[in-house]
Amino acid sequence: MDAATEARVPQKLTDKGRATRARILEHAAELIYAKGVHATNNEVLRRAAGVSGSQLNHYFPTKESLVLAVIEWQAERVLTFHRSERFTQFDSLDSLREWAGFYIAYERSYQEGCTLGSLASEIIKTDLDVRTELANAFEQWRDIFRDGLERMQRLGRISTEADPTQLAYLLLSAFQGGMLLAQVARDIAPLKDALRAAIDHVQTFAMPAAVGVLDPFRH
Amino acid sequence: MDAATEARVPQKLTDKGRATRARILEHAAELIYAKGVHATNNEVLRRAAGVSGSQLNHYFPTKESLVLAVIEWQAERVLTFHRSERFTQFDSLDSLREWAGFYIAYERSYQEGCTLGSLASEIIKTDLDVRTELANAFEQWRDIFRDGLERMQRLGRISTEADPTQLAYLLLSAFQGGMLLAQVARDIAPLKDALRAAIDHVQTFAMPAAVGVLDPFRH
DNA sequence: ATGGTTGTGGGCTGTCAAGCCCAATTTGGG
DNA sequence: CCCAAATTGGGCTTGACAGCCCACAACCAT
Repeated sequence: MDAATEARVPQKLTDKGRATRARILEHAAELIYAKGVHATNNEVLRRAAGVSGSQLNHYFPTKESLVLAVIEWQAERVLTFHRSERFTQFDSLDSLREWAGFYIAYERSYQEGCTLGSLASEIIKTDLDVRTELANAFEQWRDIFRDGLERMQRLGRISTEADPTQLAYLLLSAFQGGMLLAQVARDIAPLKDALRAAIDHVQTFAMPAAVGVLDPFRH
Repeated sequence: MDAATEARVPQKLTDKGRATRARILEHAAELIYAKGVHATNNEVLRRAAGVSGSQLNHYFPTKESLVLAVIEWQAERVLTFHRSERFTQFDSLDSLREWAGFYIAYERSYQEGCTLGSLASEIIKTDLDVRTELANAFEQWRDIFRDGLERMQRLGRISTEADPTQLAYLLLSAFQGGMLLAQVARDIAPLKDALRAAIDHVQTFAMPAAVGVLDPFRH
């Protein structure tokens, strides 16, 4: 898989070629996020990226290779974002609330949904062979939360009785499901409530010492 | 919208016609659930339902009208299922666990996802005008949970401090998100953990009197 | 400078699905 | 029994998109 999409990039392309490929990829990601995979056809992408038809065939021989590259690009983006300093590796309840606050304030949450989840849902039933790549990305995403929760346990911020895997899946599921409901309703409320409740649940495992600090945020 | 899909059914069709239309609809719903909207084309549906091409045009003039009818059909199904005796209007924590148990045991959860959520995700970004119908269905679904939670409050089973709307969105989001993650991973674990944690959160609002009865099920 | 390699441009074709039409058959009321 | 409306069958056309090809231009190493 990587051989068809990644391995070629660093070796055979010059700076200009790589820039062109990156431009196509970014426009493809944006178009797919805004309009969906199906609506992102050859001509639309060509006009958006300012390239000609054969370039798409050159850098992305098939649509499947393009979609796969977009998945990798979006996965890279969302994982990098979650690993950024801003969330301090999710080592506190505050960082979780900061995270939720970002997506609740983000306009496109209830317009286009999750950059990875929407894409996954749209194509998971098609014959495009991208499931493994998506599964990998979601596993890493879960691990970010799980690692954070385990760190909270080691720091004595939440009880060791909490199940980090289970809570990580709750956070990620509430996020994905809330995004879908918000998108369908064109209203951020479902996402806001789901994330709020999910993080409140993590907070029920907060240790007595930490509760004193964090309690003002409860309701 | 109803005028194009529903209003015609009870008036102008005979028994045989209605049976044919129902057969097309059921096969369309099954095919769309299993293979997706895009893969469910004219010919495949014609062969599956054992009807000829012009019948599709007769009962469902456009693909949009077919998809809309399938959405209504699936919404009806899932809402009826949730309103069935089995879950006693979700008036207890046990009924929530019974509900989660059903989908965790259901083979197709991690193969095809949610009958309504998968469909919604697949087509929400296309030009098909089905968003309102979907939003309506999800609102009713949320209301089933919310009404149940409010009933639990009136029965003194959970605290009046709980926010039924928020908890309803948590349950529905955890379900939808968990379904997506399970489908992508081809593993029921994400759904199981997300639902488990979501219901555990509802349980944190259980009233002292009720806790004595329900505590054996905690962990 | 020059030839070969790499990148670029636009046009072309095969495929596939949606929507439509006309002819044949069946049904149901009078 | 007959007529009109409803239902059925299969084929056909149009439109859209993915993948491909050939001619041209730019770059770079020798």
